[in-house]
Amino acid sequence: MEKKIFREFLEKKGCKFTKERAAILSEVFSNHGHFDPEDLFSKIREKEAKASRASVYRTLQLLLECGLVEQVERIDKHAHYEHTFGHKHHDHLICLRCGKVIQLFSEKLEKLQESLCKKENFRCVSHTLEMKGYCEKCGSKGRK
Amino acid sequence: MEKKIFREFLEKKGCKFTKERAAILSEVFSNHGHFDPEDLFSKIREKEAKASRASVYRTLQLLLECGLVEQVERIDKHAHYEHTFGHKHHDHLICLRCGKVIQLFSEKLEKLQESLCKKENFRCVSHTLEMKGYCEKCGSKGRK
DNA sequence: ATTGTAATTGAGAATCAATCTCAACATAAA
DNA sequence: TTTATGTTGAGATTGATTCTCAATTACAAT
Repeated sequence: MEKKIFREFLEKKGCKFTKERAAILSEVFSNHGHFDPEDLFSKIREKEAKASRASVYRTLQLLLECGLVEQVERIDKHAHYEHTFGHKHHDHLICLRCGKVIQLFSEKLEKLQESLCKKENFRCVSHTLEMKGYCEKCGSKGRK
Repeated sequence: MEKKIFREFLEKKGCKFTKERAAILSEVFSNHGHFDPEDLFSKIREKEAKASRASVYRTLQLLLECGLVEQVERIDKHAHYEHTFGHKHHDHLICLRCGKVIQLFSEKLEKLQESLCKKENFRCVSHTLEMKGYCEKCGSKGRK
């Protein structure tokens, strides 16, 4: 399914659906957590189907472009991603102590955001809400 | 005022309020836009009061820790900051075409976020809402 | 003032994610 | 098959950020 979407996107763009891109796509959709490019690269390296680091970065860019993947805010400083096809948009609560990420969705929140954009005549194409703090388990233990 | 806060924070931490830190602090509060470490460094370099790049980065870290400065989401990939003392919290609309940043505050939104955190027993210490899209001027012109 | 000591500084080196280069390779249409 | 165009990977490059460490400074105690 995501394969079809990606293939069509590439076609429309005059690009090719190569085996490297296929391998990267399938790895991206092979599980549901967040990942970073280096993760992705090394997981791909372990399999028969290989791709270079450069291709991983390039393909990630394409996946962002066609909306199959979104960039997620970072606890540390490098980029994190998650695939989004088949998932509803959601926001994140990020625990500063244990790194746990809680996903969250609120229809009310989405609506409110929309209306705020409208007020500014801003055409929103994506948004990120990230709340950092302490999760239930870590909450009582205070700060880092 | 922010000077007092910073000084007390440093003291509590067993650190010193040096002239370099003072220079950096005052530069950070000398105007109200976003900035990045390199900006800050070069502006400081132009003045009599100097500080090294290393000190800029180190001091920025301290300013984050004590809450005088917040990290803002990035359009490109490097870190941006803004000082926050004396400002209400606000969110950002970021134009993907011209880079314009519109600040935004909604009491309703804040309240809603709070209640979502409470539902998850999450103690939120900071949050960032960033909506990316096209501003009024750029909106009609479509995508990059 | 002087001294002791622990924090701080700056210049440049080091790190590290991300991007770029470019020659060799694939793919599809003519 | 030829041609044109897109793609690949290894390694080099970039560029922001962090680290190193000897020299310096601030501050409290003499």
